[in-house]
Amino acid sequence: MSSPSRKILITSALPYANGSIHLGHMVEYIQTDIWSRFQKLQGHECYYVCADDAHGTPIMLRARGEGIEPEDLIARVWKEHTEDFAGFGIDFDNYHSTHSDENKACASLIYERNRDAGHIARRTISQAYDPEANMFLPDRFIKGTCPKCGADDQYGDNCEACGATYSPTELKNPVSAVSGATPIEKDSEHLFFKLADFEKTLKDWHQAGHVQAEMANKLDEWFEAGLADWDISRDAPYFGFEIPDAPNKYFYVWLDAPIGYMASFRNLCDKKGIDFDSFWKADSDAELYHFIGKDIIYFHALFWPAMLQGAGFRMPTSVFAHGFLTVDGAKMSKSRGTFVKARTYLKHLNPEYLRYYFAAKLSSKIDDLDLNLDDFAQRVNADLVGKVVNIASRNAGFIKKRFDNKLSATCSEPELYQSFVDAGDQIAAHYENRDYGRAIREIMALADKANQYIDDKAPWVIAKEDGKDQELHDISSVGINLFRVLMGYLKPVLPVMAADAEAFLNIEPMTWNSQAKPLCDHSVNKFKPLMTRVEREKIDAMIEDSKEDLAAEAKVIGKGAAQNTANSAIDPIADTIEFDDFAKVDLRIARIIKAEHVEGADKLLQLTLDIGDGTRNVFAGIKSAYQPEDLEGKLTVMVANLAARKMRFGLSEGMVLAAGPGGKDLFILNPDDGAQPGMRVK
RNA sequence: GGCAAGGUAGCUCAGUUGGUUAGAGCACCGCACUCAUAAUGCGGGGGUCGGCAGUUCAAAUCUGCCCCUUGCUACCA
Repeated sequence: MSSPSRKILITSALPYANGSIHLGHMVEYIQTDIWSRFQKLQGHECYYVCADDAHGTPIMLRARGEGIEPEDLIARVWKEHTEDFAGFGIDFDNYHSTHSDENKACASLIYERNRDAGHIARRTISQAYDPEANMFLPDRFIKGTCPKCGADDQYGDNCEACGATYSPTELKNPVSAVSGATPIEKDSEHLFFKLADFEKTLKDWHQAGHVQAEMANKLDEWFEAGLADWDISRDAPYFGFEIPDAPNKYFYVWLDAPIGYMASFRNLCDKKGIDFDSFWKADSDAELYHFIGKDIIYFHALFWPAMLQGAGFRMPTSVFAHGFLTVDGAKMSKSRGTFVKARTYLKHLNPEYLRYYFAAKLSSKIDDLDLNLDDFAQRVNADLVGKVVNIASRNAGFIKKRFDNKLSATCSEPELYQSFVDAGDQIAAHYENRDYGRAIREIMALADKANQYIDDKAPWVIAKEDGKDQELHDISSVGINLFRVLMGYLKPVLPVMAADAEAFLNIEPMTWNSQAKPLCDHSVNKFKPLMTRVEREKIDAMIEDSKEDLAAEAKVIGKGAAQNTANSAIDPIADTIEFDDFAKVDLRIARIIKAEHVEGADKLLQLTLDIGDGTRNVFAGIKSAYQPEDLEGKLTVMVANLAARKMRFGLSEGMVLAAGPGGKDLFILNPDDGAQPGMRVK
């Protein structure tokens, strides 16, 4: 596909510098990165920039809580974020911070131009104020009793128990989460961005097809409700930029966040000598795309284009929103271990697995995307290892053993090869439209075709026949060449595997069009496995690890927020299950015939359990509450059909049931008199 | 409550403007093959296309009502 070179600037939403990157974030960065890499392979002048979103009250307070300066906090998080992104192969041209000179300059400029054009208003509003901490309080930092249902410990804007919404002033017994003081009402002058000034501009912009259809529906709703002024100032103390003509007032974090796109690009331009204005001036012929999550459409499809227009800059070419990530069909859950941090994933699994899986399921729609862990392993293994890599693997042997790693001098299947090349236009169109799932489906259909071709030719039969060397050579060479075309198509998704394939094929880095002609009379290198299979055990370990993350984190947070945990002693009842679900769990009465300490283990006791048909070895984390000698002879209940788990100290063949928060407060189950080992609990 | 997106084989998903026995991949079963990371090929079983009614010669596809899931939202950006 040859189209004239385009100038393209791409962004992903700026992650907040208050927390770690998790797999939910990665949907967006992987989606954007694939698009960016694809555009670059097409030969376009393309830049992909991003930054940490580093301002706001939560960051100020977190730094204060840790006893460090906010600058130190955001520097630390910046390092962590960039390492995580690099781990997933997210190839930013620049990763900056909103707390930067460039952003301060851009934010001030955009503000001043809008102000001079009459789009900024000032008026005094009344807000909750913490008289001890001497600061105004965002709704989220006020806690109290829900006025509707009486639930304690609810945020200032809505109740998580009954779903009611209200203003912080309605909250009963309101308390500042910062100091614990009772908030008071206090007046202050705020600055507002007059969004309604841009109603026509925005409507025209939306109608010109700059947003997805689903997004347009949502925006119509907002237009109907009317565009309200946007409060863009916050009073000191606040971690952000002071507003040029308003001492002690700061830009609200959401004002300078999208401007961070511009600032990051400015920073890149200064480093690389790119012409900033040609991308941002009002009549720019460059393309500007923002990839975002559906939760921040309001900012990107209303405020941001309006601010740009008001300041005399160009508006975005498109805003692309995607849905949220679910894991095994449910919202990511910290307790279930499905709230997986990027870092945790990288400790256990190859990032290209996830890149591929997301690509296989992404479309241009705003639908949520489900990471089904079983499907994940099966899909990646079947498609990448079983189909694609297999093509190279099953041909490389012949090429090496029989032909000294040299490909045939001519291509014996020019039509087949050409059909693979011709499919590229359609695949490219799918990438361009962000229909990665369709692109992947077409590529895998080609992989099937390649495997069918090889099966049809049965080179392993020909290899045993005399005088058929040329035929064998031709078949294997075609196989390798088809593999090369496929890897070219997969390169935006699998950059590392593509690079390994390039090394094997002994070729220059592929572009989208560089596979137009087959490799003939060309030496390749020794074939090494390009990808190993996803192992379910590693997925399980990652999930386990994520649970541990949470436990460690809870401890840290617990110090500062002890008061908040007091009334959550009773865990909420879990989701309803069917009887069949319960019946899967085979609970048995077990007699503890032996209990002993485990050398080197802090929390474990090793139990030998008699369950009628024999004994089981189980490690139980109850050392803190029981002495081994107190347990021997006791009856208890165990999960008898739990998959055995290999632990550092041996194999654990089930688990015993216990209740309690931990430490000394752990209580194993004890059946009533008469129960015998081996009886099923039902 | 409002809005949006969904509800198609065990799982993940395709199904264009309504049109022959509803498809793919994975999983499962059988066969073949053994070059290949137990990979590959061929064949097979499996679906009242959320439910009910309607329009039509014909509906997964259009209309209405209902049920369920997810997300956003509820004067907040």
